[in-house]
Amino acid sequence: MPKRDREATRARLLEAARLRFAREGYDATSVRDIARDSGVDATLIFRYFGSKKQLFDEASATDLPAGLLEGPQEELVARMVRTVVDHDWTKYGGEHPLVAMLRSSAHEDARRRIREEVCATYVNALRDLAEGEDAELRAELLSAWMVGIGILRSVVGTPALAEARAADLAPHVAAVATDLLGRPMSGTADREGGSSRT
Amino acid sequence: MPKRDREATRARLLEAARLRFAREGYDATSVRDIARDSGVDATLIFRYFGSKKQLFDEASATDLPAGLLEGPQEELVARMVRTVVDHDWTKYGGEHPLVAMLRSSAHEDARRRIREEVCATYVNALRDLAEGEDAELRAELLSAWMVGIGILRSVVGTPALAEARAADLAPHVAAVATDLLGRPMSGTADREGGSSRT
DNA sequence: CTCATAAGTCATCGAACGCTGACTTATCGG
DNA sequence: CCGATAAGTCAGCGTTCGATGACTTATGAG
Repeated sequence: MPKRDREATRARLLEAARLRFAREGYDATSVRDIARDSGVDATLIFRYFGSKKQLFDEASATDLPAGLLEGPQEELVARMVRTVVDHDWTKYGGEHPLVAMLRSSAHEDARRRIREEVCATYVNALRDLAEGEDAELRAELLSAWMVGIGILRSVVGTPALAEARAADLAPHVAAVATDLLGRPMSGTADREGGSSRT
Repeated sequence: MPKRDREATRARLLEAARLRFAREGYDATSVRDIARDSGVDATLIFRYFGSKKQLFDEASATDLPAGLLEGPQEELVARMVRTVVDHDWTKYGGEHPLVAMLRSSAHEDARRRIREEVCATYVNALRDLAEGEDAELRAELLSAWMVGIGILRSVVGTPALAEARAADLAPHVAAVATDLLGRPMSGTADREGGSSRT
């Protein structure tokens, strides 16, 4: 393992950038911050990524957890909640990347990115499940709930949600999803048990 | 009306600051931007408010629309949706101030502000309505939905929600709220009619 | 071992940032 | 009309920002 490793250095910059951009947002993050965090000279950011903007684009490319769309359909919503609530997002400062990226939502590029991700991952999958006329709207309403839960949990830090595990939310989520989608939805997705509601 | 009017100048600065901070977030907004927008010398910001930070604090003091907590309890949720969806928030760039303030959520002060506002306005009012054990959690879940709807509408710009009026959401909201709170909730709050769902 | 090349460093640029203190000018009671 | 005072202007401070180009040093093929 050579001490001078282009790919390794690039990776360290990307990792530090992901964390900074998630925690502080695009504008409050300086390239010098990222360089300091990763122990890399700031100049290399421009050598490897071209500009701060391009580094942001590459760093905020989310790799959503696999398996979300796999498994029983009636457990889809439960899996989504687990993705938002229980998944380990330390790479993004402990928040769901979509939630973290809202901090940079002054920039149209970031907004477009969020929109594409929300539609591709949540709305589209839920629309396929929805019965009846305004399936799109109801899919978006359920997606809005997922996003809102993530925000109140990690950004706003509302007392009960901040401490809740996915298992605590499961029964409520199942009931609402069943009602909103017009077909029975399961609250529990096979997983090691979290704490249950009191 | 004197051409030199301290209070009027202060008010113009506040107005411009509110818009800029809402649209671009705290970090992307410079005091020179605000001064240019309001046609006021930038120096006066420090004379009148002390610092950019204090201007932000004062500018982001939300005056939530009166009448939210007044009226029939079973229409509370419907009124909240109208506040998020139909209310005229042009003063804050067209978004609910809580949603806009998420753009500055890298700063703990702003987060605390959002938390206080969300709890005081939404969670507390909803908790009083909730029946049963984990009333707090269910109140927060419903609050999360309100916030999520605002975000998907104006920040993310998801297709159906972006065009929706409160009346389109009313039936869905009523059903979910009834289910989540454990008591019947009305979807319609007496208002001039918007478009109805297809 | 040599040395071309790639990886990493350094000095610095011009612009923009928040903020300050000294200055100019309009306003209005006397 | 006059002068004290408040409102508004101006030049510029120290710092930080994103970004550039010339430089140094480690690496590995020959």
